Amino acid sequence: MPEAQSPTRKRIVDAATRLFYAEGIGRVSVDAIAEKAGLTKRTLYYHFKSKDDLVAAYLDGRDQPNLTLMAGWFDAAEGGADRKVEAIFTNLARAARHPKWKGCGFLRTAAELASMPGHPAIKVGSRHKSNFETWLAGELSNHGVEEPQALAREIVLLIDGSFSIMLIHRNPDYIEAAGRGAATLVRARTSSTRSRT
Amino acid sequence: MPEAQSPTRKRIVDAATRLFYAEGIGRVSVDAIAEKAGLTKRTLYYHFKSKDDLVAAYLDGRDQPNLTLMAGWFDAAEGGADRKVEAIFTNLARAARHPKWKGCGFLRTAAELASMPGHPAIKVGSRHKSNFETWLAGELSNHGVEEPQALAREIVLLIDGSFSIMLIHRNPDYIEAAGRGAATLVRARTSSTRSRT
DNA sequence: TTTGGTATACTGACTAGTGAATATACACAA
DNA sequence: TTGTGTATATTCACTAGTCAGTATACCAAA
Repeated sequence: MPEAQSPTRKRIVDAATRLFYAEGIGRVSVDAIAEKAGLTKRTLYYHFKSKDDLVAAYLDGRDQPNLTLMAGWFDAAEGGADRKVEAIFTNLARAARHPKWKGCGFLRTAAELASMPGHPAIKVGSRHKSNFETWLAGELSNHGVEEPQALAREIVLLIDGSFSIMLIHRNPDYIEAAGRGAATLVRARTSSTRSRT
Repeated sequence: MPEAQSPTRKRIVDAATRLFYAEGIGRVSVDAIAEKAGLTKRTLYYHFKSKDDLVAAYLDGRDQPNLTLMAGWFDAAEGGADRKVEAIFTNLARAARHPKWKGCGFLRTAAELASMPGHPAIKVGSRHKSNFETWLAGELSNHGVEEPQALAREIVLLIDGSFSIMLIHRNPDYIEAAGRGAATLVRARTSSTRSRT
């Protein structure tokens, strides 16, 4: 029985994260991950019962870092809820200009595994996206926005739309456009007495 | 030199379309496509110079049918631009409830090939998405909406966000939510004298 | 007799996963 | 302190099958 917090296990997940994100699930072999982690395939299979398990572990490891990043962008932005929401998109557009950027690992994995809806990695992705939506709804609620849940969902749809369309057009202008749309939606649900700060 | 309109070629593309959409690019072998088309792999390679070429042909064949479907939904809907836009989402949600539905083939292919940004299939996808955005902007313009291009882009982002998030949550409520968001954005750009029909 | 199209059969590389042996570390008894 | 047992962790070599793409040959029609 391998330990859950083993440093070897961490090394494997780190290697898998880099390769899966860069190339996609199907294009990365277990051999390649083992080599990148500096150990043999047999050792990898001692710590994970299958490649599918490793894919789920990869996404599980991205849950908290991703949420923290987004929350950081939101918190750091000046202005009202509309500005803070738009800041998420501005920062996303900046990140997307980096040559190693390949979209959202959760969405790309779900797209690649679309024919296996019950796959453990997709469940991890679903939980992550729900966590983000819930966090955002809470922040919007704190800012006194009307219908924070419905609004959070619409913003999530614009974010994930940005991720997807970027992989098609490779043009960050789409992310900026999504940010303006999101800000419009926030203002549409902000009491008309204070639409800007 | 194979003919561009050969019936054999069409049979191959039809088989590829079914398999690629159902399983994804990487999970479908050229052998499987040849078998489904009822011919040998050598014949397939007479008509297409590589698997990548066949992937591009698959998406190219989906361009017009997809546009026609969306335009049909838009045209058939009663009411103003907000209602017509929302109808696209309502119909999309209905389609997404079908068990064989697996999202948008263009986006799924782009996600799977994210590490090969110049892939011919991604260029085909980019052209298709641009075609749709341009068509939608034209319709919105015809309906007297302000800033039809910016609005069309925001709606496209909500549509593609719907496609993506559906593959994660498998819950069509998200598509309906996107439709309500899109309608809100249309109304925000409709002269305040007539916000509904 | 040439040309377009099809078939059989093959190549070399790669795939996920496994069998069997071994190294390491620590607990406990003599 | 020394020896022995046991669980954890790791390696090498392998299986059985799949992959995209091709060499060669055939056949029918122009």
